[in-house]
Amino acid sequence: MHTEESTIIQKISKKTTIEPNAIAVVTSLYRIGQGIKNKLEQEVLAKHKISWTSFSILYDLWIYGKMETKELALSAGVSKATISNIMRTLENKSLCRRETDPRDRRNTFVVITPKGKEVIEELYPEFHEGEIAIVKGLKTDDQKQLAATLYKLIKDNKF
Amino acid sequence: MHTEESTIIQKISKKTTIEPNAIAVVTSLYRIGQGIKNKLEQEVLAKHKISWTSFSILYDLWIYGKMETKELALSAGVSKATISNIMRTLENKSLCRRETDPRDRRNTFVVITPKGKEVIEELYPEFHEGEIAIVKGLKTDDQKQLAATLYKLIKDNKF
DNA sequence: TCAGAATCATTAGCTATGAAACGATTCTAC
DNA sequence: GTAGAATCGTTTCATAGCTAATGATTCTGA
Repeated sequence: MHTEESTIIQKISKKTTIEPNAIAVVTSLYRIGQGIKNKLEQEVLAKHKISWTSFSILYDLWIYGKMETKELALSAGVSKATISNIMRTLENKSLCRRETDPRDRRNTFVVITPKGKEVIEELYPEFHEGEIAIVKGLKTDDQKQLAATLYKLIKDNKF
Repeated sequence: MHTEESTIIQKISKKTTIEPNAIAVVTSLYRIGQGIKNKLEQEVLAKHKISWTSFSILYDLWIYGKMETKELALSAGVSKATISNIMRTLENKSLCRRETDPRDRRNTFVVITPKGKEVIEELYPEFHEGEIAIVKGLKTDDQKQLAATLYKLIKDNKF
């Protein structure tokens, strides 16, 4: 979508201001985001039978060791309900373990297991190779500038 | 995820080359893509009870008037099955209409209806305001440079 | 000519996700 | 001390999307 700016400008410009840069940027960003997810899911995660969100959660646990479920939801950008479902799956695979907070039994901590560490340490290098491949066509300076601009977008929009 | 590069470098750098720029760019791109979808769905499309993909398809039909279902699938980045389901919904709402190709009855064309045009012409300006809001924190030159870099990413990766 | 391959759209079954409801637990104000 | 508000995680229900199977149609090669 959004490939024919001149046409669309004809269609509505009488009533509305059109900013082609906004169209190009927003459309491209969404397309690339989906492309990244699809590519890495198919090329890296699929053969290990682990979903994008599960990988993201296992990664967080690998880095931080122990997290509350609500922190995991925030970090992975999914709802508490999704975390609850994913935790059941990961726990069935013995990749992590839930523990009730003794001080406040409403809270639940999640801990990565040794088996969970094995899996993520096998998986991550391959995932990172995929990340590198995606940006390898850009010069280092362009990568840095892009990172800075994206960071500003995230901050401005609270993404 | 991917917020603690130093930690992760410690964890696997003995075996693997880490490129922080690749991590920052890929992670940010995915996060922004999801953020854009969520924001525009909630702030613009939700009150009109139309999904992101349905909007995208209606937009394409608005621009091109008449398209084959397989073209719609490619343009919207979803499967033919999804198009089939969405077409049923849009047809029930009388926003578009399916027609069998008389030359090859395996093919189906989709045409936007007058009511479909009304809906998209009411909806699009508001959607575009959302697009503008997302990038408004960036200077015009930065927007242009970003668009160019994203375009290269799309081309390199065939996204 | 015509049998099988190819190419469509559609359907069925599945997974992932979110919103809302729910029960358990803790906090707060009096 | 205690009733009500707030905050958890979980469950339930609904929706979006995909893969694989299906049926209809057209093409192809002998």
